[in-house]
Amino acid sequence: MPHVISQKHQRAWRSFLTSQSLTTNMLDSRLRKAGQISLDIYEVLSTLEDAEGHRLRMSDLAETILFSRSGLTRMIDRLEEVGYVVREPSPDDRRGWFAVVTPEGIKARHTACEIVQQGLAEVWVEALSEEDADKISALLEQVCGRAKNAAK
Amino acid sequence: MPHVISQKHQRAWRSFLTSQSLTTNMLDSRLRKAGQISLDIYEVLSTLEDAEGHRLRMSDLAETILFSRSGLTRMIDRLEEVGYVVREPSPDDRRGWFAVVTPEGIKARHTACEIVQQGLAEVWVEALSEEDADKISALLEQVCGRAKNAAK
DNA sequence: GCAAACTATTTCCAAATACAACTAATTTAC
DNA sequence: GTAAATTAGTTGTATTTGGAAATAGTTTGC
Repeated sequence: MPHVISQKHQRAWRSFLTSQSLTTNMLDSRLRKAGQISLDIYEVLSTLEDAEGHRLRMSDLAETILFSRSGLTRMIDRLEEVGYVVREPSPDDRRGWFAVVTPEGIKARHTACEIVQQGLAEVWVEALSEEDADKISALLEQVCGRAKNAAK
Repeated sequence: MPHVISQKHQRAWRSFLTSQSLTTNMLDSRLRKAGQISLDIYEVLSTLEDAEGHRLRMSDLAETILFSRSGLTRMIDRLEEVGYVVREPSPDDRRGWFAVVTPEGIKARHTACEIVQQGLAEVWVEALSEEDADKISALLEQVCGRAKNAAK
């Protein structure tokens, strides 16, 4: 058995996977119990809300939230049905569409935000100092860069 | 908009989600391209391999890898079909079953291990020193504890 | 010792997923 | 200027999923 990576790195990877699942499951189940949007939808709406003009091209949105394109198509279908998002054609490129958050979408995200932030505060903020958070961000952004390259 | 958690913590959470997805997608797609087991299966087989007697009760396994029970039932069905796992009844409790890795399962995991460790080495080991890894493990294990409690 | 409450696992069902094939528009090359 | 290659997005299909109901076995209370 080749030990390319150290025990310490193995352990870090494991705690990373586990803490991620536990945290997102917790957030998701609280949202569900409160009858609110799922965490996935929360991500979509937040991303759109942060974007210039509250809109993003389908492919850019998919890339940002790391969704498959077909997955995003159908996610946006569902969000359009409930009125949280609308599609608008791109003026530049007639193949392209923007997904745009509506005011209802913003409101729904905003309501859910309380639960999400509360949950993160309990689990994350208590465990990590500001400096820890800062350091981890820097490290993990490195990891992101490497992972993107490694993906070819 | 309530700012329960700081910008730094927000950023840490975001980089955390992103680095996780990018890394697991990378590992999974390399495994797929090499015609090997998926990362999920890798987790199952590793967990069983590490366990006493290469076996674990269905519910314990589900809890360890954070799978739903129905999901695990079907995962083990599939693994049994390809001969990587067998089910054995619990001698103590006639409701209970053990999932047991077979030698073929161990071999398949072992082969995949090269790709997984190689991928992690590129992305993870390069970005994190041993001390970083150590520190992160400690912090994230705290997060795990808190998330378990917070889940109720 | 037996009914009620509980636990382990599976099955049912309705969603959600990913990949590949498809349609339509744009860019490139000559 | 047009055929070939590329890109944006959607649809088709087969697989996977998670929750709730169902099944079978165990423990508790009296």
